[in-house]
Amino acid sequence: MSSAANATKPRTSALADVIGENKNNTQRTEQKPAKKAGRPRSEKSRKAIINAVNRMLLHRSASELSIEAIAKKAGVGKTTIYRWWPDKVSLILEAVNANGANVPQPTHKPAGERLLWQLERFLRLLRGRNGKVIIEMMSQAQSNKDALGSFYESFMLIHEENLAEIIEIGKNAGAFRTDLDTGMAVDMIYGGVVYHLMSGSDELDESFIERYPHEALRLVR
Amino acid sequence: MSSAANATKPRTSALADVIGENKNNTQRTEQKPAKKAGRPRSEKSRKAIINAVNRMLLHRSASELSIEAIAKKAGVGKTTIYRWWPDKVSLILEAVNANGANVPQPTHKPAGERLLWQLERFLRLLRGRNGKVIIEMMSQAQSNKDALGSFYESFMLIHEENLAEIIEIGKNAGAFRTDLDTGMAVDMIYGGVVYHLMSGSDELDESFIERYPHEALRLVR
Amino acid sequence: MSSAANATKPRTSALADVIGENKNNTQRTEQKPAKKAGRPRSEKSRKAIINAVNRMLLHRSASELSIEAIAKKAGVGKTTIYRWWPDKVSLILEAVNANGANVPQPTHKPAGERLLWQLERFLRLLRGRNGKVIIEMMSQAQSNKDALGSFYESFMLIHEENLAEIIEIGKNAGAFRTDLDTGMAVDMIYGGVVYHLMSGSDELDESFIERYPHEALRLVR
Amino acid sequence: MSSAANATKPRTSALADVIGENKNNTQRTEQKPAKKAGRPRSEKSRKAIINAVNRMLLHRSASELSIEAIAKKAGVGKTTIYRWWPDKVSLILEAVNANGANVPQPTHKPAGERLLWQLERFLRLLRGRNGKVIIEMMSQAQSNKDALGSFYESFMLIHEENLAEIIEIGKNAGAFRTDLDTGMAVDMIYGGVVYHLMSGSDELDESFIERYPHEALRLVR
DNA sequence: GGGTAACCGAGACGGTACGTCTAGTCTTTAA
DNA sequence: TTAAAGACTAGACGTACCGTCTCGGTTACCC
Repeated sequence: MSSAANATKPRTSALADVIGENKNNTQRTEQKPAKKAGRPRSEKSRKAIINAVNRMLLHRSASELSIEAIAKKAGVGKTTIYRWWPDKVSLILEAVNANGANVPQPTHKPAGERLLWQLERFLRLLRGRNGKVIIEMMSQAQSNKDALGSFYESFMLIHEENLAEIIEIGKNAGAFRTDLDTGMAVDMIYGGVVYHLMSGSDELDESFIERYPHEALRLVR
Repeated sequence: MSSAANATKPRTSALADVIGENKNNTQRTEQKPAKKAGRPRSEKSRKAIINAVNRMLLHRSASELSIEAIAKKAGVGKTTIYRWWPDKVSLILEAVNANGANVPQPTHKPAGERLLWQLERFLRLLRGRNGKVIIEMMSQAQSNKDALGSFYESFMLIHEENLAEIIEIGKNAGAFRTDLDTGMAVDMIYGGVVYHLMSGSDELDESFIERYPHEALRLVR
Repeated sequence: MSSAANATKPRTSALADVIGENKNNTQRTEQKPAKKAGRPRSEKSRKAIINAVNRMLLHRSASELSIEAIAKKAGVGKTTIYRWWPDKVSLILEAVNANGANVPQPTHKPAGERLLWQLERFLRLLRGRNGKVIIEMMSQAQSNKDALGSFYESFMLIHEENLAEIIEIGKNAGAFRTDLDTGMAVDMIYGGVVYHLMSGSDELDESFIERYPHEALRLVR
Repeated sequence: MSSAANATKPRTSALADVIGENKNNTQRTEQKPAKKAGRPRSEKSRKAIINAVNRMLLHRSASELSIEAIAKKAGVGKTTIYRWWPDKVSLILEAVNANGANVPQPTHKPAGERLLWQLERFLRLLRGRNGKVIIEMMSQAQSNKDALGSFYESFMLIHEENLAEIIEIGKNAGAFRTDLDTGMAVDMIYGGVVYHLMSGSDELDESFIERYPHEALRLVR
């Protein structure tokens, strides 16, 4: 699925549809096939690359992976990687989120509960090694405008939008403080997690994951 | 002052005393001189290096600086840099903070005001190009345990300690919520700023700087 | 002895009197003391340096020794070495020959026997690890006019002179071929040994040492 | 020709076929092409490197060339040099011998004449700047087992074999002394030239070149 | 079913920067 | 003074990757 999508628009963000929140990715299959001439993208290579990245991440940190080493490990030419991913950040994010499922939001619940649910989902994404890997990706992206945009759009944007929407609803419903600056609240809530991971802890510990959403909820009330 | 301190203890964190919050650095002058044998550290070279970094940061981002280029620009051997700074992070942090003044805290004020004061000071540090530079340093440090520790100790630690102390005082005085988790509050407050800078904005805009402290204050009340 | 001589004329070839053929080095002790002002040369350091070189030569080849490493091993400043030896070649030659004795020539014997005696002495000097070390010195000296001169004068010159004299005597006495080119003969005879050592063998084997002088003798007859 | 050979067997002694005595290099063209995968070696780069070395040798001595400088002069990446030559010795030898022609031996002549011819050819190789350059290569190779082997095999071996063969033939034919030790004779004859060059003279002078072969011939008779 | 277009692997290419090493000089204090 | 210590400029070393390129070959479509 992801591969077909990529094949039709190579070199653009291949991540949006991987993260899972992309709501309209079903439309794509309805599009005119527009089968391009030439040899189609090798699904085998794609999997080999993703697998290589995931296997390598077990032993080394994300910043220690080199495109060269990934290519060798995957038994693949470097060009094949460069053809399909614009940078290491995109590749690793796709690998890490390869099996991230898309869970629909409980839109019918009150804002408070939705906020808790949203944060729990976010924290679950950053559980275990994933947290450090994604923080490293966000960090690496800091020195590269393109990569930063690609990281933000494919990973953070949807979370930010969801959270902002929930906060607005809460404010309108009188459940949250009305003098709250939504943007700053989003920064603080996600920033708290990001900063915690950047400050040295290799993983989010369970007590943090459990208590953080409630602490965030108190912030907005 | 900073140079003298460095000369007596090379290769240890040369940054702690640069940031300015180091309260006991006056003791050092009372220590026995203990002039070491051999040629003393060249103050001229040290300044040339710091200046070169600062001049170069005007044109390129921190991650685009190479030790090699700094050495050439400063007219200095690479070894001289490696002798005194363990990594690029430490060097650039020292350069960026070279003229950071040490301002004593207003310990007599109520907790709320102190929190505002503390955050304003923090935000002032991250004003202009400094913000992006320091975020880049924090990011680069993510892929290097040593650099991360060095960054944290020399830059964030003192801020975290100060803020935590203020929050505790506020909680004890009944000015802040007593059910507040101090650690998480610190993460959120500083994390909000860090995340804001990492999300794309090249600089902190004035309205953010002005409003953020009050938003943070509301978080703890 | 060598140290006293060196102290009076630092930076000149400190080797001539070490090799042993220097016949008039006894006169030096009769010279007026002429105590120079300032701190006298440290005999302790000199010995430490020589010992360090000899100890290090047991583990690594001559070309792997660096002035820096020698200074560190000897617990001595680099300048102390540079002050007393013009280059690594001189230093190592002195270390290797530190206990080389000066044996008087048997001037009364016929030319053939003197030639054998002279060559046996030369080969004995190059026995064991010494051979490779001296060849390495000769090799290193190739890329440095000064070092080459210093090596030649302190090591080869006296051997060449002795051999040339013997050949001339032999020619005059009718014992050797009169159409022999003395210079070329010297080149061939010493060159044969040098080339043999340069061609790969780590040491001169005993059979070579035993047979070479006779082979050389046949060359000149 | 040399380049084609190199392309099919990279990283092995690239010198053997350059010196010119390699008798069976014609077979290579009969081999199945067996085109290797990947981008083929750039003949342009190879030539640029060889030319750069030769141009630089006009101004400085072989030991003053650095791989770095050669790469820069040739407009080539350092890795390209390291990819094809194991060390500086091999590279410079190939450069120096790049236009060394392969002259067939006059096998039908008597041993004495063949010895003269062989030596004249050898001396002609060492004429002019080549002599010093090759001596420097031989010297540099002394501190490196690999380089020594590579130098010996690519440069000296064939000469030694030819000379030894000639001497054996001469001994069997009764033209040379039968009590002659062939190995030692070879050492002396080539060693005489090598030692002469190592003893200081920058070039072989014409009179040496003219007279040396006859002197060597007398040695074996 | 023959073109042809896009893919694939392999691997060489010009580069940049790394962190280490050594050379030889310079600048201190101690003896 | 000189010794000893050790910082200094300078620059080569060999390695690792970068992102690009150039091969010979492989699919699948489309005509």
